[in-house]
Formats: sequence, structure tokens, C-alpha cells
Amino acid sequence: MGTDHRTLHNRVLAVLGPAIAAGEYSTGHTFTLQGLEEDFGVSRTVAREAVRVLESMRLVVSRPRTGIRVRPMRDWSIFDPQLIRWRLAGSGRMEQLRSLNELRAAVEPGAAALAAVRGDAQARAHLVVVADEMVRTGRAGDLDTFLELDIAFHRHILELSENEMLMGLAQVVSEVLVGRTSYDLMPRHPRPEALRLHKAVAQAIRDGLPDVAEAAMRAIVTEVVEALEDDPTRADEDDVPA
Amino acid sequence: MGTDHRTLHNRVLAVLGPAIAAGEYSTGHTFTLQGLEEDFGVSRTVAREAVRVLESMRLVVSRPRTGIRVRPMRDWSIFDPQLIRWRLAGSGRMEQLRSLNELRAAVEPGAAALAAVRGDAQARAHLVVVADEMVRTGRAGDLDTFLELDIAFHRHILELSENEMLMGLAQVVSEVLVGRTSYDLMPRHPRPEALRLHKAVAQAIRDGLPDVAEAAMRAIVTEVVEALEDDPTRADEDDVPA
DNA sequence: CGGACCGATTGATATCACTATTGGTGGCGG
DNA sequence: CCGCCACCAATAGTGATATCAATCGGTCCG
Repeated sequence: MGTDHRTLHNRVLAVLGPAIAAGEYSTGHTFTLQGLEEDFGVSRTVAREAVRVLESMRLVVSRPRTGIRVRPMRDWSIFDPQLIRWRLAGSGRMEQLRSLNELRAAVEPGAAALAAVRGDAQARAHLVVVADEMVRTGRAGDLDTFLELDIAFHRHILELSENEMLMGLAQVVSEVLVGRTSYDLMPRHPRPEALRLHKAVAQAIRDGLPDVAEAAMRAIVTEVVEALEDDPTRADEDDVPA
Repeated sequence: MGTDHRTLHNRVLAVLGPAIAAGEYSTGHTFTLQGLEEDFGVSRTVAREAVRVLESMRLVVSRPRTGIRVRPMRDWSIFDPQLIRWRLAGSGRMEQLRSLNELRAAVEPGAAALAAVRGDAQARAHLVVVADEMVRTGRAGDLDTFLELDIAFHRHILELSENEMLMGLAQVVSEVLVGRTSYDLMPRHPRPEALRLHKAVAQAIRDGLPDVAEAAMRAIVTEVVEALEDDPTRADEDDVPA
């Protein structure tokens, strides 16, 4: 799930990235390579590679004489799944989740409608299988498996849309779902209503009913957005599994 | 506008990135650092930094003994503006533009609606100024200035939505607009209808009319999608400016 | 006020030692 | 004779260090 920590520069990034993403260094703050070397106890090579990655995410710019400068947040590549993960780890988590879910609310209903008319029949039918699995594991309270299925479900729909950009959002959606679960923002049992809606989306897509699929998906994502706005720290009640 | 070519690793990326993005190396193809050093005549450090960037974009994975392996396209961070630019430079340009515009069609109308109710009055009013400028330079046939204004216009709306993720799409939209212009997919004079619609969006947002803004924006982006589908190689007629 | 200079800092290269992965190889057992 | 397992060695990436080049910001002097 997490980033590959085998390499040193990734371990530097695992600290530096979240720190910058969380706004601990204000826009315009400058690092020096030497400072990073000393702070993290790594060689110049490693420090530079870490900076290169941050630079490619547009979090910083590196220039001679000036050092490594934190860029304004508006420049960041905020669709980068790595950056999303970093930000979800920080204090602005709720705000970040809200933004992401608003994006999902804007995009996923349309994607569901496309999926109902574009995918091939077999792939669309498979969605119902996944939805059924979700219902089963959801009732059983197996959150880890449920998460996997939830990700697979939404990814599958985005892929059925046959639009590259929507398919690309699958990574973003995946991070949202993982983040929501790993930070205990999911109820211990998914809401029955949510399970029903997932099943409804799957069936509508299988049956080639774009309007129904869109409406049901819209219900899913708007429910999520509202749940976050209602009670940011605790999403739902429900009793504890065995 | 383009990438900073001052550094060597960026020059390597400027060749290697588009090549991978264009699919010239099939999934699973492996490079070696040594091979890259020799092919580009650069040192190991530079080759490694380039690989780090490709890795952070999820185009490749680098592992000992295996080499640097091209990942399947589904894994790529296709919202990375750099990657978008690389792909727009390649042979799949039309397909890429189509996907991007479908994304815009999904997102920008909703963003316009949000902008009409969220932004502060002064910022919303400024949009009308930009739209007027667009009409003027559009009629004059000054495509470069028009491009800048067009980018500013759409970015401004996305920023008024006060949603980080939508604001992040401004970079994507910017790449689309730049790409469409620099690859001569824009008519020499923007369509009068398009100009009118931009003005309508601006006024609706200024006047706090989300439904009107959404409808007008929808008209803009669907027109763009359809124009691409009608005639992929030539977007419009119109006579040559003075 | 403007231009030349200085030094701090990144950019680039070369080289060395280390480590992880893999694929072969040989031995043992079924 | 075939298959499985452990071990070994080749291969490539990983990390550290030293050194020089290029850049640019600020300062000092004319």
C-alpha cells in the first residue's frame, strides 16, 4: 500500500514530503542540499534525488545560489497519488477529503453513465459480482476486504467509461478510500443504504441504464460528502463486529 | 511555459519522457542505467535523476538486478501536467485531447455553478473584464494573447469554485488549451458563438446565477468535444487575419 | 547609479564499496 | 529419472565521497 521504503531517498521523502505537504514550511522557505544532508544523515546523492522527486511534483524549485524553494500550493500537482497520501496523513486531512469527495461527486456519476453504455457486456456483468461480494463482506464487518472490493468496484466503473482521464482518477479514488479507512473514518459496518446503492449501480450498468446508474452513483457520493460534513470525526454508529 | 531545460536531466527527460509516453517502449521493456548513460552521453548521476522523475510519475519502476522497467499505462500519473504535455507531443495527440476534453466537459460546468455562488463579488466581476478582453483579441486574431486570456478565464473560474481539486485541474486545462493552440487545432479566429458563451458564463457568475453559468459552460465544452469529433485535423474555417 | 567581482549553492562527473535480486547449479530425495 | 531445495555468483541498482564547473545574488567600488 505505502511507498517503497527500500531506498534511502524514499525514506527522506517519507518525512520531508508530508512536512511540506502539511504546510510546515511556508511558501518561499528555502532548504539547502547541505542542510538536508545533515538533517537526514544522507549523502548528497540521496538528498538530490529526493529533491528531484519533490521538484517533479512541483512542490519545490531548485536553483543555484537560491537553494530549494517551496512553491505556492497552487502550483502543486495535487492529483499525484503520493501527494494525496501525504496530505491525508497531515492535519488538513478533513479538508482534503472534502475536496476529493467533491471531485468524486462531480465525476463519478457521469462515469457511471458512460460505463452503462460503453463497456462490453461481460465486464459490466462482473460488476454485479463485486457488488454482491461487497454486501457480503460489508455485513460480516471485514473492513479490509471490503476496502479492496470498494476500490475494485469504483475502479472498474471508471475503467468501463473508456476514458483515460477518468480511468486515471481511479488512483485518486483509491487513495481516498484507503485514507478514509485507515484513518478510521469508516463505520465498522458500511451503511445498508450504501450497500444497496452499490448493488443498484452495478445492476443498472449491467442492464445498460445510464440514467439509473448515474442517479444511484450520485446518491453514493453525495451521501459520502454529506456524511463528512455532518460529523467530520465520526462517520456513523453501528455495532461492533464479533 | 515549457520545461526548464537548464539542467541535463531535464534534457534527458525531454527525449525519454515523450518516447515512453508515446508507447515507443512496450510495457515491461527494461532499460539499464548504463544504457541510458551511453545513449544520452551523460553521467550516471544524471541518468539516475531522470529515472527518479520517471519513477515518481509512475512511468517506470527501478529495481536492482531487473533494471528500469516500463509500467503499464494504467499506472501512470496521467494528471501530471508534464506527462500531459509529453503525450500531446506524440502521435496519440487527438485521442489525448478527446479524453481531456471529456474530462473538462464533466467538471467545468459544475465548477462554473460553484463559482457563481462561492467566489467574492469583486473576483467574480473581474471575470467579465477577462471575457471582454477575449472578445476583443479574438476578433483581432491575436491567438497568443487570446490563449493567455482563455487560460486565465478558465483558471479563474476553477479558482472561484474554492475547491482545491478543481483548482488543481487548472493546470490540466491550461495544458489542453496550450496544446490545442500550439498544434494548430484552433481556428484562426475563435468562433463568435464561443466568444458569446464565454461572456455569458462570466456574466452569469458575476450575477450569481449558477444554473445559467453551468449551462453556458456546458455549451462551451461540449462544443469543443464535438468540434474535435467532427473534424479531428481541422477545427474550423474562417479567414486569415490581416 | 551601474557594473564588476566574490562567494555560496546547485549542477555534473568519476569512482568506489555495498546490497539486493535473480538465475543457474548441484545435491538430495522421491 | 525427475523434481525440489539450498547455495552461489553474476548483475544491476543503491549509496557515499571527492572534485570541478556553472550560476546567480549581493556587495562593493568607481
